[in-house]
Parts: sequence; structure tokens; C-alpha cells
Amino acid sequence: MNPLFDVLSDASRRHILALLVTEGELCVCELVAALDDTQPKVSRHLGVLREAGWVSTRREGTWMFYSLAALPAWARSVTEALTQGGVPPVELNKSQKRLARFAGRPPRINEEAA
Amino acid sequence: MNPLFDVLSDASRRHILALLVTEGELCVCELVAALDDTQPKVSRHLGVLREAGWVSTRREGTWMFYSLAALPAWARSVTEALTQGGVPPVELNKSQKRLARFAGRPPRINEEAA
DNA sequence: TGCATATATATAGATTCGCGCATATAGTGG
DNA sequence: CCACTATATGCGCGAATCTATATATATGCA
Repeated sequence: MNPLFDVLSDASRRHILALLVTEGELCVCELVAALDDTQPKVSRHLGVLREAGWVSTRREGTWMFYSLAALPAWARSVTEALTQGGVPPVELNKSQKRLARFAGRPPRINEEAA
Repeated sequence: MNPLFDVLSDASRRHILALLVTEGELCVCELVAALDDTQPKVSRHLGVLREAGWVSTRREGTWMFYSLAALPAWARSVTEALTQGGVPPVELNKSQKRLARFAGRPPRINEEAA
């Protein structure tokens, strides 16, 4: 068993990873809006991704920002694949649009280069 | 849900795919030897991979040969990733050695270019 | 036909897993 | 301290999944 690959079994987690690739750092409420899902569900999946090592977090006030962690080459290649068909493109596109329309996006004051 | 990606949830299936990448076409008994697992289990996982579209089959006498199917680019990229860390290299290597030592490998009479 | 090898499938039991719901924690500002 | 927003977690249930065992099917050959 590969602790990294194992957590890709869930479609929501793959969806989250794909969004972090295309959108960069996102907070929980943004992911909730993008996925159009409940906060506890998104938060739990993020926890799984974090424990597995896929994502890292940065706190800023009340917001917790998630972004892709430093990953081995094979894993980066998988996240790339997620954005190119590994997550159904129609769904991914919908999420990106919901995110763009989301009014509650927090300001990025200390963001670094993506 | 992605019908292709979903079946990668199982470590044995990922292991099988990785072996098909590095070793090319293999029959069930070779995979049983390589994985050091039971025949029904291997056969079942192969069935799942086949239904999902990862692998295609070719019958030759009593042997059923499995090989990677024609796949979209993102999926080929994932199979590649499986051989480069997506399947634990130590385990993959052990399987390759067991396969090399396996005495019952069938002859390849009609094999095409890999 | 009968037997041997190779592969597939059926079934049941056990475990894992994701979800919904409620609630807890953390940070901010009055 | 209180209220509010953002996020995390505890719990129980139903569903999905994997495995082991037994058995069925398929092919080749005497």
C-alpha cells in the first residue's frame, strides 16, 4: 500500500487536488463553494489529504489555506493528470466557475509565487 | 466519479498495472507468481481492470494474456507514475524478480511489438 | 470421453469507508 | 467575556469493498 496513492480512492479528494493545481492556494470556504459541498465533508477530506502528505496548510486569521505540498515527481505527475482528465473535465470546469462566482473569497495579503 | 481512476483504489490493481508497464503482456499465472498471491484474487482484480478499460486481453490456448489497453494521455501518464513510485519500488522489484524466477512462463508465439 | 491445466465466478463474512449530523475548537473584534 | 465566522472532529449508520473458499468454465490432449 502506498499511503499517498491510497487516499486518491475518493473522487472528492481528487477533485480538491485538481483544483489546487489549477487555482493555487485555496481556503476551506472556497473549496466548499467550488465543490458545492458541505463544510464538514470538505474539511474532512482535506484532513485526509494533509495527513497523507498531499497538501500543506497555512493559517491566516480565521482562514486555513491549503496548497499542494512538495511532492515526489511521480506524485506531481499524478496531480497533473488529475487536471487533464483524471477528474471529469466537465465537473472540474463547473467547480472553477463556482469558485469564480463565489463572493466570499478572502483577501490574499501574504501570498507567495505559485 | 471517474470509472478509470476509481479502480486504482486497490494496491493490488496498481501493482498489476505497474507490472504490465514494465514487463509487457502477461498471463494470469505469471501475475500470480509475480504478486505471490492467489489465483482467484488476481483474476478478480484483472476483471475489474478490464471492465474499467485499463487492460485488454488476448487468449492463446488456455492462457489469457493481459496487457495495457489503449489509454488517454492522462491515464498513460498515471501508469507511468505507478512504475516510478506510485507502487512501492521495493515491492515492484520483488515482483519482477519472482516473475523472472517463475518456471512456468508460457511461450510467446504470436507476440507483437510491445 | 475423461483428465489436467488455466482462468473465471459465486457466495458469505469481515472490514473499511464516506456521509450526515451535531458539536467542539480557533481566531477576531466589540 | 461575548458573539460571530471559519474550520475541525466525534459518532453512528449504511454502503461499498476485499478476501477466502469453493466451484464453474474453457481449452488441449490422450
